[in-house]
This record gives sequence, structure tokens and C-alpha cells, in this order.
Amino acid sequence: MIKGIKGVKDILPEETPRWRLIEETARRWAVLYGFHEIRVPIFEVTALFARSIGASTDIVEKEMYTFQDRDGTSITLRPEGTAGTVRAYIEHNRAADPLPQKYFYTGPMFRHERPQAGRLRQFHQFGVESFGVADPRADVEVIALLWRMLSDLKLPSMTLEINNLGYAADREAYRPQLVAFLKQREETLCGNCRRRIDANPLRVLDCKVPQCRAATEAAPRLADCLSEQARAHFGSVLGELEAIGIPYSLNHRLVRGLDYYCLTTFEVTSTSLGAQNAVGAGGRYDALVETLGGPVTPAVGFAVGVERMAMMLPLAASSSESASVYVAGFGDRGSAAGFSALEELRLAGIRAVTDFRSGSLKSHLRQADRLRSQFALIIGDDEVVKGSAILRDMETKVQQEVFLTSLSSQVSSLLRIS
RNA sequence: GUGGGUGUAGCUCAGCUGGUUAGAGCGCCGGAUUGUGGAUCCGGAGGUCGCGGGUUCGAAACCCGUCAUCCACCCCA
Repeated sequence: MIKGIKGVKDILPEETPRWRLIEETARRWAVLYGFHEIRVPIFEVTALFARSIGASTDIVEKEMYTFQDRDGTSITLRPEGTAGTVRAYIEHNRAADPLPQKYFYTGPMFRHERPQAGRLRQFHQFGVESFGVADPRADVEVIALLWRMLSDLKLPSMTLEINNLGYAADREAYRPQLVAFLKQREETLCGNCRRRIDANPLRVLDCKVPQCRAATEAAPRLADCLSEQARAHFGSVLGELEAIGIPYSLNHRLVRGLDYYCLTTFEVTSTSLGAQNAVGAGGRYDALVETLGGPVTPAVGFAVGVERMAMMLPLAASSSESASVYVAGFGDRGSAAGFSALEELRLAGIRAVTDFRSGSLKSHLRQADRLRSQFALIIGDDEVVKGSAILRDMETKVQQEVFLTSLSSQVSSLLRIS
């Protein structure tokens, strides 16, 4: 048997209503906040991701699905959505358009990781990117959208954590202080963190190993090295969040795994998720557009994991999609008439189904019951002779005769009454 | 990449310290007087016991390997 690829899941019909609820809710809120949908390719030239996400990040180092195109160019399945959106923004010279440049996207992302609860190799994100506005209220707008969206879905036990990463120059000033501090306690750190001291010291602060946490408790804080502008920016973000009633908690250890973030970074987690507890995350990335060859453009955005949101939504929340009419045609003439009636109802916009395998009225009604149809349209040979059919209300068992010549109009009016 | 758990019917699982034709519940199909569903009763279909070796008179069970899957580390959405 040919099976699906490891870490790549089918989303079966039982689950798709839940997915649609998530996607429709996200879309509705994004539009409400003035964002417009963009659809970018799921694969790009490898260099795009390497340059934007950061060469020394885990994603680029070991998690990308990279392969050679037929002409030898290196192609990568997108591991996240920001890089492609920024590429499109630059390529189509969207900066020349004076309208607010606010985009949202949704679709599959790919990372070669070991599958786990809430972690897949093909997973889905919904994300937004807001280009061109350095004002802290742009950060708040994006965070508010994220928070309102998740609240609307009534996801349980969510917390918003936020931190200030400052500008690149701030981090350059801070880095030697942190490295010096970490080198002193190198012995107490986990192997991973020892390697990080040189590669990406900020990440040590985000390590979950208890010894590392304890060792970095007294570490110098980035917050103390921040420039006046960085502090001011973050201060207004927090102020505006309070003004519009969005609860947050400061987390000075919060360091995102992608290199392009600066100033505001945030993450929404839930305790009801398991080990992979991040529902969504994002931040400001003022240098990325320029890094990728575009004009200097401040930007801020976030992405949420659709699977992780789905995990927290009850399966029962899915709306029923049962048909209104089950057509029970039986006998030689009856089943022929039933097949015509089925098509006629559908052309009239009535959701109608049948089961071609069923030959007896009994098995038809059993199917109608199982499919939770509102009505059964019974057509046997006797009815065909009379030029009529019987419309049975499956719940009240009330039956009514309808004429085959005016079938769809009669059925629609009866459907409207019930 | 590193650990640990689990692989028996479509689904959830049982199968005692190795013993004959591998089971249950749910689901599915059919029947219980002639053309009326759900409940009940009866019957039926459906399984290379993940795969490959080995031990044994005999393996679903024990051993080795392998694959898959789940959870955790790591990392992140």
C-alpha cells in the first residue's frame, strides 16, 4: 500500500468544517482590519529563505525541503510565509503604491522535523504582513487582530507574551556583555547552549532546560542596553495595548527563532496544547525588505498555526452538511424516475442525495436516516403511474403527495415551511 | 538527529505464564409476512496478527532486525 509521507496529514471530511471555521474567522477579522489576501507560491529559490530567515537558524540549517530543479537551480518548499510575501512586495514594486500595504495569506508550509503532537512536516499557517508603517500602532494593530481572532474562536487558556528586541545596533551592543556573562558559566549550560554562545547567544535565554534558566537568571538584560528610540517604541506599543484592552505579559526571554525580527516580538501560547504550545507568533522586521533588495520599509506581521488552533476546537463544533432531501426511488420505473427527480432537485438548488446501491424502500429509508436528511422523497412504481411522489418528513413522519410535473417548486415551498 | 511507548477486522481494543478452526464491542450488509428509517433480535461479509529472520514439536505471544505510528527532547506555527 502506498502511504502518505511522514508528518504529512490528510484532512478528512470530518475535520474540514472545523478548518473552514478557522479560516473563515481569520479571513473575516483580517478584512475587518484592512488586510488584503495575497497568494504566493509554495516554493521559491532557496536563497530567498536562507537570506531572510537567517543562515544559522534551525530552519535553514536542517529543516528545509530543498531540491534541484531540472536546470540545476536550488528550490525550497516554503518553511514560512513572510519571505515569499516580501519577495512579491519587492518584485511588483508595491512600495510605489501609496495605499496601505497590508496583506494576509494562508496555506501549507514545510519543515523537515520529527513529527510530534502539534508539529508536522506539512502544516498550515495563516499570517499577516503590514508594510511601510513604523508607527508603534501598526504593531498594536497586528497584535490586536491576532488576539481578537483567537478570542473569537474561543480558544482556551491563551496568553500573549511580548518582548522588545531593540534595533540591530542595540543587540550588537548587548551581545558582548551577554557572551561574557555566558562564558563565565559555560560549565552549567546544556551542550546546545554552549554551542549557542558563539552562534546565537540570545537563544540561550529562551532555553527551556532548567539549569540554563537558572544560570541565566542574573544575566544582563537586553532591556538595559536599548536605545532611547527602541524604548520609546516599545513603551507606546504597551501603552496602546492597554488602551484597547489587550492583556499581555512581558517576557524578556522571548527570542524568536527567525533572525529578521527587531523591536516588538510576541507569541501567543496555550497551556492546553502539549509541548508545542505556541499558537501564533510574530514581530517587527524593519530591515528585511531592504535585506532582500527592496527599499527601506518598516514592517510587522504574525503567523498562526491552523493545526494548533484546530486541536483546541471541539470536533463537534462542526456544522452539519446533511442534505435536505433523500430520494428513495425503487422498482424499475421508480428508480428511473428517482434519478430524474434527483437531478431536478439539484438544478433547483436543493441539496439532494440518494444511494444507488439501495433497491428496497427499507434500505433507502435507512440510508436517509443515517445521512440525517430532513425529507425522503419516495418514488415507487405505483407513484410513477400516478405521476406523483411522497415527501416524507423524517422527523415527524408526516407524508405529503407531490406531483412529478411540479416537483422542485413544491418541494422548495415545503422546505421553506419546515 | 536522540530517547520512550505502541503496531491483531473499517474503528476501539481483548487474547492468561507459547498449545489446535484468532475473538468482542461499535460500524457495515441482509433478514424478522407482501412498499416505510432509528430500538430489539437473528444471520452474514471482513484479518498476510506491521514486515523479515530466529528459537520451538508448535509463535499473535519469546529473541534479533526492520518499518510505521504516537509522545517527549530539540525546535517552532
